[in-house]
Parts: sequence; structure tokens; C-alpha cells
Amino acid sequence: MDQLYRSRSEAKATDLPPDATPAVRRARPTARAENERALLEAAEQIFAELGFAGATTAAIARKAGVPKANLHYYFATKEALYRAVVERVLKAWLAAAAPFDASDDPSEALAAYIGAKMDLARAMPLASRIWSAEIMRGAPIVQDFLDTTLTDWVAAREKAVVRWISAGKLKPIDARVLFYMIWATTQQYANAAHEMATLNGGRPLDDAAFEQAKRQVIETIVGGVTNF
Amino acid sequence: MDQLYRSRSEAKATDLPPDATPAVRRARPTARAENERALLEAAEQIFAELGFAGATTAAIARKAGVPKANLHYYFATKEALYRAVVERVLKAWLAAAAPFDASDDPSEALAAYIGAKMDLARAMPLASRIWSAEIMRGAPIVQDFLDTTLTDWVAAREKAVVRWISAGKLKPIDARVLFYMIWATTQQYANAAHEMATLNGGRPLDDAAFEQAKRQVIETIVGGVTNF
DNA sequence: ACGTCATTTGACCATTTGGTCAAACTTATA
DNA sequence: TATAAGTTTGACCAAATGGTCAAATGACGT
Repeated sequence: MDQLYRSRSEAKATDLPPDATPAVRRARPTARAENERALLEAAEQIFAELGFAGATTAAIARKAGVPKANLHYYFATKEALYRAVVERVLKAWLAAAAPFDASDDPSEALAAYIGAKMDLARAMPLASRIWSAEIMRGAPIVQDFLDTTLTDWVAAREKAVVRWISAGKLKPIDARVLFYMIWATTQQYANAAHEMATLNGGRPLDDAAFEQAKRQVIETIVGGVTNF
Repeated sequence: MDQLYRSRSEAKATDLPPDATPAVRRARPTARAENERALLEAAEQIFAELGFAGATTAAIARKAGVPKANLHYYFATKEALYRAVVERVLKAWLAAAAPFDASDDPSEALAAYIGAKMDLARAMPLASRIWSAEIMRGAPIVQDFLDTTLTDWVAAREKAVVRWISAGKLKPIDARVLFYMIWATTQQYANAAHEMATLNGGRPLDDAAFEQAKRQVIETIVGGVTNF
């Protein structure tokens, strides 16, 4: 799972040591691990809030509690740091995609998938927002992922959809239209959380409201493609 | 229609002359009108591509074909220019919301509304993307619109939805969940156009594919909330 | 022709930003 | 304890950026 895709630009220089660490040089793993964690966490917040261009390495370093020069010790460039953040999101995205294959019944599979994506948006709103922003910008960093892993993922699931339709278990629908609807609808609960809060009297959706939304989204989409 | 909302921060200084122009000072309206148009168009492109922070006034001026100092003659600050762009989007958004009231039949109303929003995303992808980005950032510029016009719009339509549900014309669903689904799904065709193109063999959706998507989105959502 | 007002533009500036560097410091091992 | 490797950090820098300004130019009514 550590070779999701290979970025088109420079082979990432921020990788951990090439392979299994020689067991000898494992000296003081604390500093590196902890600093990278803090920096990635801070970066996620700042990037989500201000976007790639709006984020400054100084702000990220400050939020992480380290001097800016230290940030550049661990991540050579702002783009490398951004790339690292996006790669974490990528893993979460793929993990949340797995439930699609949980069942061969379309209602179950779709419900599981939509539910997982809703939960992802709820649990990792910052990461989700960064992902959307990246896609919206034309995927400057994850283009290669779109070309390979995502294309394959969609192609494979498209077959399942076609099979379901042939078997009369699903209304005829273009698989991609269905996926786009699912992606958009679930992402919305991360992307538009602020708008939702405003329309909710200024308060963010509480767990009950979110769970109800999840149910209704599932019912509507699943019902929309299965009720004959 | 020229008083959509009033921004919270500084009363916009980029307004056209306060009222009906005194008819005398209407001298040479050409330069101002044409320059503002070119600047707004260029700004829309750059803002959509790079976001607010990533956009530079130099790049916008260059694309508009005027010196940077001239840009600042017409729009005092980058934010004022951005605000002007966002206000244009706002009008388009509201115009596309009108079809919701075209019918008192939920299937018809929703189909008209979704269709209009899909068309908007297709016809003005840049503007649509800017709108999404603005919402995603927490609506720094249009917060006041969310608080007033949008809140009212939703409240009013929420009543229609409740009425439809009471009349047994609609499955029970939270009106806002429905709106969020519609907004997200339709926006997707502007926001994720690049992703869609990638999954479409690198070619953007052609008109036929888009029209099919529109039909299927309408069928799925409308079917999802009306089929019993 | 003249005065007035809108417009244009090159030159300029203070600030911010991503990134560098070298010196200091820490830790673990030989 | 000497040495090497990893880590920390303040100082620094070149480039980019939003914005300013004053002088020049153009247009128009009188």
C-alpha cells in the first residue's frame, strides 16, 4: 500500500529511507517522526484553510511549533510538504472506497460505499477539502493517480454496475454519472460544512443531524437507482 | 436586482455611480465599461485557476491587456476585484434558482431546478468553480449573502418541500439534505470537469454526454425522492 | 484654444515569501 | 571521550507581490 502511484514530477525526495531501515541507523527515531507528524498536521490545517498558494511555510511552521528553517529541514519545499499531505488523503480515499466491494448486491454495496464516504467527510473534513481543492485545480499533484489507480478503480466498478443493470438490479445509468453523484454529495459534507452551519442557525451539524443526512442521502441515491 | 446583499466589510467602493448617473457626467462611457469588462473576465479566469491567494493582479492585468496600474485604477484592491467577480456569480446563482418555483409539482420543480443548475455549471464553469471555492473557504466574502438571501431562499423552499411531503407527493426528507445534494451534484460538473475528462479518456464531456448526465442526475434524484 | 476631468502608465516601494546557510547543539556509538 | 551523524535555529537573501504616485495623455464642453 506504500506505492499508490508515482508522481509525474520529481520522484519525491521526501520519502522515508528507501527500504527497510538498516536497523543500525534507526537512532533517535523520535525527533523525525514526531516533527513530521506535527508538520503534516499543521500543514493539513493551513492548506485546507488557505489553499496551496495562500498557505505560507511560516504559518505552517508556527502552527507546528517549530522554526521555519526546521520545516525546510524535513520538507525541502512547500510543494513537497503539500504532496505529503495529499498522499495521506489519497490513502484515506482509497480505504473509503473499499466498502464498494463489500457486497454484490447493488443496494448494499452502494449503501456501504456512500456511508463510508460520508464518514470520511465527517471524520477528516480538512483532508477532504484539500482533496476537493486539488481536484478543482486540475489535479496538479495527483494527475498521475487519476490516470492510473483511479481510472482502474472506476473501470473495474463500472463493470459491476453494468452487470447489475444487465441483471435488472439497477436502473440503467452511466456508472460514472453515479460515481460523480456519490463523490460530490459526500464531499459536500466536508466542503460546505460552513454553509451548512450557517443554514443551521450558525451551529455545525450535530451527530444526529449528520447521521440522518447520511441515511437520507443513501436512501435517495440507492432508491433513485434501484426503485423501478 | 442590484441590491442582492450588502457585504459585511467595507461598503463596496467599486460600485458604479451611486444612482442613476446624472446624465451629464456620462462622458466617454466606453473606456470604463470596456476595461471593467475585460478585467472582470480576466479576473474570473485567473481566480478560477489559481484561487484568491494564488491569483496575482499582475497576471490578471496581463490577461486583460492593461498595465497593472490601470487595474488598480478601476479596482482599488485585489479583494475589490474578487468581490466584483463573486457578485456576478451570485446573480447567476440566483437566476438559476428561479426554476424551482416554476411548478408546484415536486417532480417538475426539482427537474427544472436541477436542470438549470446543471446548465449553469456547464455554461459558466469558471464562475461556478469560484463560487465553490468561496464556499469552501468559509464564505469570507459572501457570508452576508448566506446569512440573509440564501437563508430566506432556503426557508421559503423548505416550506414547499414540507408541504409536498405532507401531501404525500414526496418521500420524507430533510429539505436541506435535498438541497445540498442538488448543489453538490450539479456543481460537480464544473468543479470536477478535469477529473471527468481524465476518466473520459482525456476528452471533456461532449454535449451528448452532458445531456445524458443531466437526464440521469434528474431521474436519480427526483426518482429517489418521489418513487414510493 | 482652453480648462477640466477621466484615463493611462512607468517607475517605485514596503512587505512578504520560499528558501538557504553555517554555526551550534544533541545523541549514540566505537 | 572522540567522532560522526542527525537536528535545531537565527540570520539572511533574492524574487515576487499588492499597491502608490505623479506626470503625461486624451476627450469634451465652452
